[in-house]
Amino acid sequence: MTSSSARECSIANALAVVGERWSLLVLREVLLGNLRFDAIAAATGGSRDILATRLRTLVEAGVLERRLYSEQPQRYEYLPTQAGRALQPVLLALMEWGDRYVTQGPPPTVWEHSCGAELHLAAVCAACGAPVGSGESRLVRLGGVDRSSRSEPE
Amino acid sequence: MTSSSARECSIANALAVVGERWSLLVLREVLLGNLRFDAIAAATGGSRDILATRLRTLVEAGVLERRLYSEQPQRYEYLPTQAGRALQPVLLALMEWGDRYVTQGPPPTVWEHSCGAELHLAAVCAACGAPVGSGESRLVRLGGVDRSSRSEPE
DNA sequence: AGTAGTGGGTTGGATTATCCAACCCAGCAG
DNA sequence: CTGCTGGGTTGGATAATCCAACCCACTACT
Repeated sequence: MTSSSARECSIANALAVVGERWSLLVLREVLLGNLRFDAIAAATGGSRDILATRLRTLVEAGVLERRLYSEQPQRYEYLPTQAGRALQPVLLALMEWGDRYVTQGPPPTVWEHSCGAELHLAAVCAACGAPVGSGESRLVRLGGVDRSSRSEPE
Repeated sequence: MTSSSARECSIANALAVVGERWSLLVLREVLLGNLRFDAIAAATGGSRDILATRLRTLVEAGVLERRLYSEQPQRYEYLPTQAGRALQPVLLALMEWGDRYVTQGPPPTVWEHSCGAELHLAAVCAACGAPVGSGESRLVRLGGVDRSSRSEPE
């Protein structure tokens, strides 16, 4: 996975934490308030053994927190940490894209501004504030090795 | 997968298309202008057989387009479609989260605009066109069940 | 002509991951 | 004392991934 020639990138790092199967669906449920194991298993449709593994790794990664909510009998629930809540834009971006390009029919969910119009996530330039097309951007590697995407690397 | 009790959701639908291993990294490269098979394989670090499979499914899903760029010898490259370009917010959201919560030290790579400034993710109002602060938005679920969720439980 | 290199993949075999149903255990409730 | 709930674990089958090696059509070097 961590091949020496592979691009070093926070997208890949993020996916290493939440990119496995079911992880983002688990996050979706937890952010919706479905905190208990059985509820998560039912709502995601994932098998219980994998979900148990995912929940464990997400807790270890600091994305979720496992909390005892009943002493007798012992019962646990999963809460989002700050890092977990910070994944909301990722889920929102996926939802918007799925609404538009995958889901048949009208978007089941709409994100709207307080003025009533629809909201969308967009990549904007920090300086111009303008929306950015795909050809107008590039990844720049900091810290010595500048690996521009347009030129051939080595 | 398509369990009858699982939540119907565009997040899950989106992940069914681009949620497999390497898919989003392939998209990252293509959006950066790395269009050729060998370049994608080198930059992502994925094995060539899986990347060939991913590229095929992404083309079938309408996210990429396979185009002949040389007749003799026959050479192909992969271009993002409109749906592919629309995934940029997903990648940017993942990168921002990875920068903040996974990657140690400063961001190894920065996505920058052609003007030199950094790109970042923003919620923009379709009517106003203005950036939107937290608290001014809400999710509306159409089609019967209105599951209104607070924008940020902080 | 022979050799090496490039681009875009396939193939085979080993290793992991995922799926699914069944099971376990503790604490209740009838 | 039987069954139900919550939160998992176990075993075995199936699918996905990894890795190195190979293939083919062409071009470039010697």
